[in-house]
Amino acid sequence: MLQLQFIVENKEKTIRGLQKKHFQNAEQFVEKIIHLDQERRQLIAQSNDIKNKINSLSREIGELFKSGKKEEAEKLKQQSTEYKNKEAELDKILKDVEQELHNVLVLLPNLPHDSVPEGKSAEDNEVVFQYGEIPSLPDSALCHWDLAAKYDIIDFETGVKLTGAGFPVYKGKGAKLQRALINFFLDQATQNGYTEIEPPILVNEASGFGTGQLPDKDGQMYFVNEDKLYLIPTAEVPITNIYRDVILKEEELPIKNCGYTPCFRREAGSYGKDVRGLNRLHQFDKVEIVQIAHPEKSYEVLEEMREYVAGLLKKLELPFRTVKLCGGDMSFASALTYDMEVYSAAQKRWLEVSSVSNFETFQTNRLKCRFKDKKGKTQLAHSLNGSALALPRIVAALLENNQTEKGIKIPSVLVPYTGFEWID
RNA sequence: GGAGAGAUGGCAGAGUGGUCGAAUGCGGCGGUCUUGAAAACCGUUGUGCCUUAACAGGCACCGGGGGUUCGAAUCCCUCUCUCUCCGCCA
Repeated sequence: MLQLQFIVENKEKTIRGLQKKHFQNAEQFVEKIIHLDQERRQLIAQSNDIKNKINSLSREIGELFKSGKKEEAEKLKQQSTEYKNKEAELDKILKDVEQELHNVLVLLPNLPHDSVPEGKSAEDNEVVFQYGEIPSLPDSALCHWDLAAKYDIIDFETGVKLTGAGFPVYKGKGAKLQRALINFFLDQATQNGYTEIEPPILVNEASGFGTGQLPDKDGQMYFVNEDKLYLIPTAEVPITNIYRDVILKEEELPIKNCGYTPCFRREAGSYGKDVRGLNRLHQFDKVEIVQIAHPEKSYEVLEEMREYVAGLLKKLELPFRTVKLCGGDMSFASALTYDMEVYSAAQKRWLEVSSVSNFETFQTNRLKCRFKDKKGKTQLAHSLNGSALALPRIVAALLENNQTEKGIKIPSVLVPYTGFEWID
């Protein structure tokens, strides 16, 4: 959530930022917020004034009772009641105004960083880095869903039977490959200074709100009605919410956490060829890295995280590119996002395998995650996260790019984890 | 699922209608002492909002919401959460 004070003090900047993100009617929204805020301040001033009067009257009445002057006290009581009625009226209006203000504020996406390119959709993203040879496979090369069937390692049909589409069953070497990747990613992260967290995979509403999934993505998360809990769409939610309502010490920053969890996404409304095989699932495994950083350091941290994720892909010997997302393609909460895309040789397309973002104060404002600076002032920290990595598309790319006549070659860094070199 | 207890400042823990934003202890910060540290002693120490250029002033917050009252941390209602015991159980 954007900070009200920032919007009021930086009206033009806010409007421009929202427009860059292709947020509709940015100007009207901002005008409305500024107007509501003015109204709010006025009401607060009036209400406080009356409360002040009531408070001093109460004190006087107390004194009068003590000294036995009951009649005078009764008089003041009446006066107090009048003030109270007036205050109740004001407070009702104030409550409505604040509610309205909150409702609007919550709809606004984060503002993009100055370096974010203009643009509407994925086509306008800026490729900032590319690595590796794009393999040329023979015409007989198979897509991963066919390879999965050929080697009997992923069973999509049984997943449909057990649960539904988008819930694959991994078998044999397929299952072991999942475990290997998870362990490899966690080991890499912890070797790079991240603390491993195993969080709950169901969270309450406050957590969903804290990282920005609610109310924006309500309907995209699975919800357990009986207990009012949400299945997490990413480990970012519980791991970042650890710092909800927390005031950190400046020297504790940056905080580096990582965690593996299954992720659950309803993906309501997305169908078609993009969802074939492992490309888009309702349940998948992911290792996430999360950092809480000092505002002055957060962009250095973002670069460090980007480098880290790139390093993982290099170790897995996958060709990839890094794109800086344009304003229109960025997520709701992000100020700057890099996507890492692995080239799938059989599908002949780039698959997003990681997304690394700086949220600046957008999440921490909701979370009330702050730190005390050297002057003893509390200020909002910055939060960042990235996938490191999401498994399904990595598996898809590994299967497709590494297919040979002999079988599928496992990258050497993974062999100690899988215990086998070939899927055959 | 049944029964009970509880929710107060960073933590522990007092406070059952008026000057309580809240005793006390611990912790934190500053100082005295010390070559330095520890101990001891002294002082200080919550958050948010509104007005203000600033000094300063005001308001709110004792789990959330509502009520009683001139006045609520304290009384009433309600919700949520936590703990204990029993039951069930990986």
